[in-house]
Amino acid sequence: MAVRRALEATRTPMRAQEIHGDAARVVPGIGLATVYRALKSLIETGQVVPVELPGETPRYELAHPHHHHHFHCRGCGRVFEVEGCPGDLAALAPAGFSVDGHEVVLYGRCTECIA
Amino acid sequence: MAVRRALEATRTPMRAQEIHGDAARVVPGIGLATVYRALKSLIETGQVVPVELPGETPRYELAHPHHHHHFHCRGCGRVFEVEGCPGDLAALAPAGFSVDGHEVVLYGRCTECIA
DNA sequence: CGCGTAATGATAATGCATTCTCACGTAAGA
DNA sequence: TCTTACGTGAGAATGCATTATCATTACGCG
Repeated sequence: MAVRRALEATRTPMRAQEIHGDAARVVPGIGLATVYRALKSLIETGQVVPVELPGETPRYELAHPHHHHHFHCRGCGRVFEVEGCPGDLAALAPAGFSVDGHEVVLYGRCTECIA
Repeated sequence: MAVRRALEATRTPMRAQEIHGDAARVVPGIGLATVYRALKSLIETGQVVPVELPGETPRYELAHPHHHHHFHCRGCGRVFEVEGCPGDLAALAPAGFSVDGHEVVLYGRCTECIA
């Protein structure tokens, strides 16, 4: 499927629109509806996961086995994966709260946008 | 202003709808438009800051001088403030990237929802 | 006491991502 | 070759938060 190939090519979380644009380069005339249909089934089969950042429309990336977070470039707006994760986040929560997950988003500029 | 008072009362980030509901208890018949107008001016004067969590509609909280993050309860959906912050997040970014900010969101259950 | 200005409430309009509709084309099967 | 069922593209429809519109109201001030 062209949608899957587009995601594999960039290896970075993409918006539905961007996926549509990339997929259209491979399959001209592909409809946006088809992209959403494909994403839906890829998500259901666990091959793709949605990535939501604060104040942004959802993006989609290939499913990964390992825990990771994201970096959002203020210059180009692209999102990159970030390996690693600060441990001990649960300790920050107020007493009596149970923590079962977390999200970390870094903001700044990627190498290209610093130049 | 009733909007400001509603935010002061709960001290927790609220959605526009929730603020409207609370404010209506003080000023019956207040319109949603007025809430948005008030929020807009409060934000412009720096008294209120918008809080955006992944996949959620924006919330608004009173401006704070100190750095903090948020805890999102999976039970009641409420958002709480979290003091403190794991340092050294910039080290996680790929080489050559500059980090100038970050967001951390904890997920779990608040004391009330654990019971 | 009367007018003008600015704020207000109700509601319509907007913007946007996502989903639905549906006629059409295609490919597999008989 | 004919039939049938499914996937597709195009565009309309939906849902939702936010913003604009606009007639009305209240208040300040002359």
